[in-house]
Amino acid sequence: MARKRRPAARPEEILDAALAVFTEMGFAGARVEDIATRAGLSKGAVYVYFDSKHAILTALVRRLADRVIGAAEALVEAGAAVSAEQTLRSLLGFIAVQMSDPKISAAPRLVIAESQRFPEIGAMYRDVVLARVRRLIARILEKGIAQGAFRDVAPEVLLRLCGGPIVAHMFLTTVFADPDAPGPAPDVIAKGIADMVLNGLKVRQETAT
Amino acid sequence: MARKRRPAARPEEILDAALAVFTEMGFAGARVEDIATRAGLSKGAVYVYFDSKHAILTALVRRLADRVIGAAEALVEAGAAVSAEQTLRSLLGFIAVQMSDPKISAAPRLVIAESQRFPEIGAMYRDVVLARVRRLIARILEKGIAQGAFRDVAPEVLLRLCGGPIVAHMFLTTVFADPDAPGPAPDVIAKGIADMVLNGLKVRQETAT
Amino acid sequence: MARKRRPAARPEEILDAALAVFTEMGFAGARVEDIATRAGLSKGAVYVYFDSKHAILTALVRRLADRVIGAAEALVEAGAAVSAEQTLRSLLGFIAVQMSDPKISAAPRLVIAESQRFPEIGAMYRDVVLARVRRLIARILEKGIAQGAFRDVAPEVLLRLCGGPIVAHMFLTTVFADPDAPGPAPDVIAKGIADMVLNGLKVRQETAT
Amino acid sequence: MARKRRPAARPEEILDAALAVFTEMGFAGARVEDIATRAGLSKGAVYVYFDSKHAILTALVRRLADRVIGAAEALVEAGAAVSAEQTLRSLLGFIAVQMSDPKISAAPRLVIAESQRFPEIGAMYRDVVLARVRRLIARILEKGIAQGAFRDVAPEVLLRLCGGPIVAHMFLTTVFADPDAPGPAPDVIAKGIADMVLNGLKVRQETAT
DNA sequence: TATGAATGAGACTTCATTCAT
DNA sequence: TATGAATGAAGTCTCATTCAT
Repeated sequence: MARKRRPAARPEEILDAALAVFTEMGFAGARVEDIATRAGLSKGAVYVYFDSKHAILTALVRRLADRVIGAAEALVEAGAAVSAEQTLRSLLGFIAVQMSDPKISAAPRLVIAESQRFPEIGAMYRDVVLARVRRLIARILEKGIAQGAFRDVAPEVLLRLCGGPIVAHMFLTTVFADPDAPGPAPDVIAKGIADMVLNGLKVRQETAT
Repeated sequence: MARKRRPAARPEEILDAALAVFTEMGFAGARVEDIATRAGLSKGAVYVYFDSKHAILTALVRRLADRVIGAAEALVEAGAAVSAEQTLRSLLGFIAVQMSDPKISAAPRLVIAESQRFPEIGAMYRDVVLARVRRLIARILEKGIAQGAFRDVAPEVLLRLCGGPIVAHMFLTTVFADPDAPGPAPDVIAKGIADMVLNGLKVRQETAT
Repeated sequence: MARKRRPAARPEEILDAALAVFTEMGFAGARVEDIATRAGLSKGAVYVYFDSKHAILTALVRRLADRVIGAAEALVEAGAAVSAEQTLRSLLGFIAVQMSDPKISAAPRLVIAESQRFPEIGAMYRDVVLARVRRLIARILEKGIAQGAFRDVAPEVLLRLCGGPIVAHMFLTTVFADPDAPGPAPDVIAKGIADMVLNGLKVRQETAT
Repeated sequence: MARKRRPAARPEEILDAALAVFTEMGFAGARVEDIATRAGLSKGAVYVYFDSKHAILTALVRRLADRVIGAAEALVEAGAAVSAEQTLRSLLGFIAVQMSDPKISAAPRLVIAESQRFPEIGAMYRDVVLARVRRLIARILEKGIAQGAFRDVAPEVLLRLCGGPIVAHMFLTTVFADPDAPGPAPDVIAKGIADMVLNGLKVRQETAT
């Protein structure tokens, strides 16, 4: 086997390979050798960069989540000027589209799958990812309430109401996807969710936009 | 070694034991011997009742889900007389409370965790469990629309909007539970979710109840 | 492979096999599979009886040492009636002959070889084996002094003076054996050692037997 | 990274590092990288100076033993004028003190530990070290007999009687050291051993000094 | 000479599963 | 039905050694 030399890129390559393998076989079903092969390395080389298979998972989840959350934060930041409703719609749409990409939704799925066995990974996700999402939701909510646009609901409820449908959609289109009946497109769903989150299910005569 | 149990009860006992063990260590981390021991049997005896470790998981999920869905169906059935809104509130509350029990929420968590490796279990859950939930949601929605109480939203959207927050809550209180910051009680959350699902986030002058 | 059934004898068989393999390849060089094969078992079966390769070593050393020390103690016990000199001669001869058997001397050699890496095994040998040898030497010495037959030397010195030459002989005939120049027979050496331990190297006119 | 060392000193530095690492972790437990790091080199550089990990061990043992034996030979040489007894006492004392230094006794311990797996190292030690010790003992014995001071014992017996107690003492204070019960000082033991080797254990009326 | 990334053989250990009893 | 000893296939991780730079 050729001995190449691209030290700087290696960890990223390994993580890319790991994402593919974990997505295909799950964490437990994935073999380090599979990851190594897909990264164009030998088994041992993987251990030069990561201490254990588990460390690969942790790094992978962290990287995947960080990208999406970082972008989401930027998006909310950028929405400072517009209405809270508009910001919420943007955020919901962005996350929904992101989470429809199996390469990205792999992160929470892996975390959920493995955190029974390795509780630290659940804790990491909670502290690194969810905490930031919580902050985002809380900020938008506060602003909306201050503007008189939103009802004064509990942030924890809004978190569940915004995040839940997206997560549910993600599961329904990955884990529980029916090959015969493909679900609706993510942006359609995102709009539907946003409309309902904002307006609710009940019929009424709208007195405000 | 008191061996006074009726053999007929064995499979149930094994499933009870499996639930406990899977919940504690995850599917991959659970050993058949652990299950056997907890069921008061020897390893080999388990194989008299189940073909494989995997068959245990499938049977367990089926049983857990069946119980909850069956009850939910009964509840909706019973709600034929009342308003669609009331039925939906009841359903949401029931599922939220059920899913707050780790022994029950173990089913979807296990399915999500394992279906990457064993897609059949995801398919089974979709066909056996989710299909019934879809039917329930669709029925309530149709009725609500017919009564002029609900807006005409897509059932797939409502499914995500109703199921998602509950699933999210479940994950937040199991997988991502922060021991230092216990979340809100399930019935509080259920009411909050129901209020928001029905009324939305936006402030408005109510013109109808 | 045939599945036999002799549970009771298995641990002993594994230990016998382990002795052979450890003697041939050293502890580090021995593979559990080698031991298993020689014991007529599969690799996995070994782990039914021992927790680890290391546990095999510990059990083996304990067993080997226990046999010899037990016999030595019986011998000293039996020598209660005879003179201390006679008892010491018997003991020296017995140990020398025993230690000339590579199957038996394997124990201290393995302990010495591995205790750098696994200090507990050195501690175990010290507490289980050497402590008993110390007691034996101390008892004989006390008796000899009481009888007026022995000089009043420190037990620790006598321990070294009696045990050392035997250990040295063992090493010279195992680890450092020269295939071209076989050393003297163990009983000849034992007698020589005993004579010298008792009489010393210096020429003198004997005034007592 | 001060790299001011003269390349010529490298092998010595590597051996010094190897001694420390082997002493701490044993040969099998030592990693070449550990040795390299302690020597202030990279793993690969070690292989510039030594063909293999094993070659390091061999060179190390050779060096350690050579130093001690060389000094011992000089000591015996210097004792040409004095009595055989005095020479023997000096030699015993010198070796006992040397062997009480774990850095020096590491050599025989490593040889004993590894020669099961690598018989050549045992052979090397026998031919390079033990042969010289044998010659030393034989020379002193011959002289003592010629002077009428020593009894006519077999050199092989004397070798064991002189070397054995010292080796035993070495093991008792290294491998089998009880942290709670430190043994006697080496010079005390050396004198005790010399006294006994020369005078024996039996009580007698001394008729000569 | 020196580096250190990469290799690749191999070892221990774990279990799901089988089967003689 | 039940046992539990036994199997055997895997899998993670380690490390001596090599080699391009």
